[in-house]
Amino acid sequence: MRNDKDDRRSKRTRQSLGDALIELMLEKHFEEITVQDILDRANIGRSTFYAHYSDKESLLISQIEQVIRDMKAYATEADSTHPGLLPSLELFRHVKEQRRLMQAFVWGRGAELLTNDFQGKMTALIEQKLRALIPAAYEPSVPLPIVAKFVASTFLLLLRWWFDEDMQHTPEQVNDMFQRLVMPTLHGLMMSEVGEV
Amino acid sequence: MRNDKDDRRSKRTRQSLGDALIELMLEKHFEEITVQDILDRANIGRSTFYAHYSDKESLLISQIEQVIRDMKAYATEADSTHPGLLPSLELFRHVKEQRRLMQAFVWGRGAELLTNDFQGKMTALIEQKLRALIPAAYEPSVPLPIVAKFVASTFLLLLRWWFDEDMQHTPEQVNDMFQRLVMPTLHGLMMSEVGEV
DNA sequence: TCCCATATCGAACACCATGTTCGGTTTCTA
DNA sequence: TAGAAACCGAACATGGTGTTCGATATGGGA
Repeated sequence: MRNDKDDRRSKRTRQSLGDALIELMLEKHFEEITVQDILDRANIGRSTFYAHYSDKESLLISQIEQVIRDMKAYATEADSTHPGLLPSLELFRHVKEQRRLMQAFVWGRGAELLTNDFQGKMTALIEQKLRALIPAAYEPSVPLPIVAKFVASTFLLLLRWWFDEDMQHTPEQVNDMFQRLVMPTLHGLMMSEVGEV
Repeated sequence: MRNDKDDRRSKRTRQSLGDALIELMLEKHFEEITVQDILDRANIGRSTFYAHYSDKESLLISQIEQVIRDMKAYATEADSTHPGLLPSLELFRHVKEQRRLMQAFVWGRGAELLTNDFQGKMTALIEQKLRALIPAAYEPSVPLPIVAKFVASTFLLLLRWWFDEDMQHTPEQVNDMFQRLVMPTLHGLMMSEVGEV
């Protein structure tokens, strides 16, 4: 708990634990993963684990935050070359690259805890983008937070389906579906051009 | 486990356990509800619980199935007077009536287990309706199962938000948002009239 | 109404995961 | 190279789980 140091040992430990958790989440549900499982997989001592994280959930959250940080960075980077609501195609590509990781979290036996946490963070990100984009005088026939939830849940829904199908489809195809599902509604709501999402 | 009898005692026991679980789910997360909590609330003996259900999850599932049965019955009944994809307004009204129950499941500390199970059953119901409704020659630019997931997840998203807001809005208002979110996309996909959803 | 099958009770039990403690060992870094 | 800090791992207390079993209560058929 006090190991916030840059000490190589600490970093190595946290890395091992995170990797182990992700491996395990591709094998079984989060709830049925035991701290001991993680320790065995990571070759880390019991007390060391509790020196870094208060429990399983804590470790999971730290991993989610990592993934979100990555996506956010990726999204804002892609943004500069390709402004819009959400550089969705780039995101779908990113997901394909980070397959294992994303799979563990969004799809895997990945815990429903994260369906909330992850989806929540995703929603916040989208709402923020929406706000920056809406016409000054937007008459909210549907409140903005709902629209954000709507977009985020559709995005994640497609992601899960994509994984279900073993990612046989290309990012372009998935992105195309995303656009088809989300754009008519957005156009309808905004009653103005919002460009490509 | 063998008490599938119509014996009054069995029914009373199951009823009590179900009620207790729902009460508790309005107070805390499913994961942190203990079998003992349920027993105390329901005034049922420990061994009796295990005579009916193999575990907490099993009890939860049986309750979900009950709710789904109700919604299905309600939906198909409303259907006869008001055909369409989904008698969504009627459903939102039904939800408002069954407030406590629905709240426990869809919103409550209601467990994420059910976000999967419940949403899955809901999706199946919608997909079935969609199939009966689509034009014979429907060119699926987006596969039907995805469309069903899309509709179901939007429906549940609105339900959760409604509960978050203490149900201050009317079923009509919520239904209006639902229509605004879902209809443009459906029309776009079907490229034909599907009537009111 | 009576009788018996069966449901319920509840205490006791074995089991297992959790999170803590602590003395000893290893590893980093200054 | 020395000392601070991280790691190890065995041992422990705690608390929830699911089972067992003999005793008691209750419902339904005759």
